[in-house]
Amino acid sequence: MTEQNGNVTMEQVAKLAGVSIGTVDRVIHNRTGVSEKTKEKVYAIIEQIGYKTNIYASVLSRKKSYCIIAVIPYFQIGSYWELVYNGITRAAREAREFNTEIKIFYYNQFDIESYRAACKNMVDARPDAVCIAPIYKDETIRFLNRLAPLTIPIIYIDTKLDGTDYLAYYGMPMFESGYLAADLLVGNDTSVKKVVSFNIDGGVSSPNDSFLKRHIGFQAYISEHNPGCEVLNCSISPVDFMQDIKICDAFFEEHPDIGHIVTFNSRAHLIADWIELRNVKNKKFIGYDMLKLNMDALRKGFITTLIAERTDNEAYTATISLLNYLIFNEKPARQDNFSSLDILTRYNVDFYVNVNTDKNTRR
Amino acid sequence: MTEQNGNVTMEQVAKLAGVSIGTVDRVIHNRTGVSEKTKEKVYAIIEQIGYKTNIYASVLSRKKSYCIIAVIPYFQIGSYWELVYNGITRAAREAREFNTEIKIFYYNQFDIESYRAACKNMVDARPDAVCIAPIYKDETIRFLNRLAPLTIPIIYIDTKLDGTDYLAYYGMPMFESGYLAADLLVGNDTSVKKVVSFNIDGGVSSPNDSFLKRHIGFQAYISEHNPGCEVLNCSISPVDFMQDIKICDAFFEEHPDIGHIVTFNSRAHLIADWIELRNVKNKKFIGYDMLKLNMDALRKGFITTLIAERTDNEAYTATISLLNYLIFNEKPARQDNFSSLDILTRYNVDFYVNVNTDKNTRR
DNA sequence: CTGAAAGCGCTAACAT
DNA sequence: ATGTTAGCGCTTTCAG
Repeated sequence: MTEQNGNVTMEQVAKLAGVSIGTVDRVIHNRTGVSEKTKEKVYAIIEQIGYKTNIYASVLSRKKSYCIIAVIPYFQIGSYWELVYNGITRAAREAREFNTEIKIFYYNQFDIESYRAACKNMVDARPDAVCIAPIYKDETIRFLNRLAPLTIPIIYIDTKLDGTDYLAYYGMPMFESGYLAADLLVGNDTSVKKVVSFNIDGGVSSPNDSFLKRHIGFQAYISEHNPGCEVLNCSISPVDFMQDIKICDAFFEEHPDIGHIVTFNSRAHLIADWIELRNVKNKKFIGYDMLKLNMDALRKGFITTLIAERTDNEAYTATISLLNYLIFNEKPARQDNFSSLDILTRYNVDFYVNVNTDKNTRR
Repeated sequence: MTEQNGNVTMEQVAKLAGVSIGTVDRVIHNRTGVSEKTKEKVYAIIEQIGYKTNIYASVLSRKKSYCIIAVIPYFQIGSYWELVYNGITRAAREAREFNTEIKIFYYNQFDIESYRAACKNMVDARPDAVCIAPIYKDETIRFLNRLAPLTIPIIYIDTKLDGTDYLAYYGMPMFESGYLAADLLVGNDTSVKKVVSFNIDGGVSSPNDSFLKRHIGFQAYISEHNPGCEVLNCSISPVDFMQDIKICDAFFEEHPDIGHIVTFNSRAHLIADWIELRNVKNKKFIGYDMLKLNMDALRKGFITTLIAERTDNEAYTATISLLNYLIFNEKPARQDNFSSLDILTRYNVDFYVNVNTDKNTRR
């Protein structure tokens, strides 16, 4: 334990530049009311002696506070969007000590009007930064244009809108996640002639083409490696359990030979329920996302493999990167941040349970 | 942007507890010279109003500095221990702004004398905390006993020593990583009659039983699921490339029927080199760890699957948790922290390249 | 346009 | 055993 040595401070900069620390502060933060001449002089000194602002002093003395708004679908407990919610909430707790509040505005992902309302509320609330799951593309662009003149940083999660101006994107590589699923499910086993994909039918067609991209990735692999294999589709309901059982019964009565199942959405556990109920054996079944119900089904062997990002953490990181931008003026290392594609089986699933909540941060 | 509201401060705690802030500071930091009675009172108030120390004020005013020593094997570029080194170094950079220095002491993992020397130097340097890869069990216990009276926090990485006193352990679940490998490599395919495991022979038998645990896990799976399958062993050198080629040639000349390979150490790429050189097809090959050479071999198809932890990040987290303990008196959430067992194939490997270096932290 | 000064909440040395 | 106080380096208000 030795004594601290002196870092370069604003005071030293001020002294060398022959101005007060108030002026140094003004030039550092691009505030108005400094002559070009002194501005240049101060910059020169800063460069010369390598001054870096001390974030601890900065945060401590800062009075300004920020408001970040997240716009996401509302969700049922145990669903994919709850994981996103958890991540944002975790970030919100940390943001508080930076005097920044994170508000979440929810919408119904199957109702464009609801999305519009959430966006309108968001714009009206005059946020300093926005984190949004932009499921409706055109609507999003319209609202973000209203924000554009304010140069507010935008982060996309889950889905990204190419061609728009955004600070960063965090999400899973959907095409590749489908491609990977095909490799794990059928590979180049040409004895597999048919595969079934169970899709959620929300009553209306989902505005989100994420699952479609996954489907396309899956099909791409099949076409390249196993062109003799056919991918059938079957729709189930996210809410009507009894109905789903009947649908599965009917489907497999008609196709008793199909031994390979995939779900491109996060509700693999719905099919797992049928597998458990009917005591079905010898079907290979791959699904997505670390929902608790999915992980349970994986442990019990009703799901063979899960492909998953660390959703909670992705949402957390996305939100925190907004905070870093506001407070430290620091941009994410990359604009597009693709999650890893973790492969979970019954033999490694237990080592993923804390993966999201464990902090990997100072403090 | 609204005005800041009041967080709970030490001053409020002091007022409510009827003491001065100096006393509150004393109890928070377990300093001497506070009566049990006031200590309890202060704790009660802290609990009640939910006081959390403001790290910015804390860091800003702190004058003390710390020294953390890490003791690890030295390494060749591109090897497993380089990943560990990277993680520690990354933590060291962050530690600097907390006035704590992280020194790394190296040893030759195949030379117990070298380990002794590193440990002696470590003890002599009087560190405030230690992060160690305790490859030699008895030696480690001897040295740590010398440290014990000082109640210095110890963190184990890679290997842990049960029955000793340690703040935390970070590492891969070795048995399970072997068990998983067996499932991925042979599963219950009873047509697989033989598997070969290539082991590194360092000239002396490794003091480290990590790989042995992996081997045992692998064998356990085979015994349970595929008892007709035999696991052969073959030794290669970590340094003599030409020799390794000959060994592989000879082995597969003798066992042309073996189509399943595993390496329990991190040098899968050595065998991958042979596979590439001899243009070998149709062998399933599983290895460990995200070494660049392994990932390259995976991309090219010479390795089928890699099982890996995020080594860099594990080392980083281990070191940072020591920092958190010293600076914030905060213990890790769990004592034993097992890494996830990430399964990498050529189809998801690209989404793991930034997994280690990406920061998931504020700032 | 620029300077002076009062904090931000905590630490640590110095008093009592 | 406890209280008091001078900073830590920066932000922000208030004066010029």
